[in-house]
Amino acid sequence: MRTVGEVARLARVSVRTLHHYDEIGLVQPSGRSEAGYRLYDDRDLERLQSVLFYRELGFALEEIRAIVSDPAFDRGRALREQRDLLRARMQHLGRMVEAIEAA
Amino acid sequence: MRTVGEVARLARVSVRTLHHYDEIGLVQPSGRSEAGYRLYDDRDLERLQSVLFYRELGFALEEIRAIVSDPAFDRGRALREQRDLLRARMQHLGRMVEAIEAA
DNA sequence: GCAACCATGACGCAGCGTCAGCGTAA
DNA sequence: CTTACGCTGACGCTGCGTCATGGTTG
Repeated sequence: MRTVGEVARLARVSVRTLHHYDEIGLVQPSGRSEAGYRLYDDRDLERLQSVLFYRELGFALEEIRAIVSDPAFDRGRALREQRDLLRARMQHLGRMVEAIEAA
Repeated sequence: MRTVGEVARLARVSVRTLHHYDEIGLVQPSGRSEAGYRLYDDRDLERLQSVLFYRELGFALEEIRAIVSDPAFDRGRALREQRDLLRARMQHLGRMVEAIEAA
């Protein structure tokens, strides 16, 4: 069982981020010390890793929640949709760059 | 002198957007009717157009304020920097897409 | 008198950063 | 005792969307 500070260092995220994920129920520590300190076990850490993985891919936290919470979730489809979304954003940025070049 | 609704239609933005630009001092109507209605003249409209132009290029409103307010502002430099920033974002998105492909 | 338009708040959204004020651990 | 760390609020940021409540115009 690790405290927030330890988990934060291990996962390279801020303590505030862990607080936030706890608040929105995305990654909640499975335990608390008698003083109320958040205590994360190995499974909590694994869940956090999954969350961070999808976060790197640009998913919104709300979507990540669905992905990592529902075992029957179609991750392949989500990944393809996310890829398309990112490509659309890239094209948008590309058009903006062109507009700047024109200006 | 035009009212917000007219200006909104002409510039294809929402009335709320005009309210917002007024609030933050980005585009303020040069006049008000006796009832307190915002009244925009031609110069206000031109300023709005400039603002919308830079907004399309992805500039933040705060930067746009600097660009359109200071006549001695180095627009060329700002444009180049903005282009580089957008390109960096594109590359970031590109890496995310690659990460998804890998997953 | 009614429809259409205007005004000023003020909350909501995404994802935390950043205090503030105060208890806990070693 | 001190220092480092933990906790719970709660505001700030970006750019408006979206009511809510109430006056104004034609």
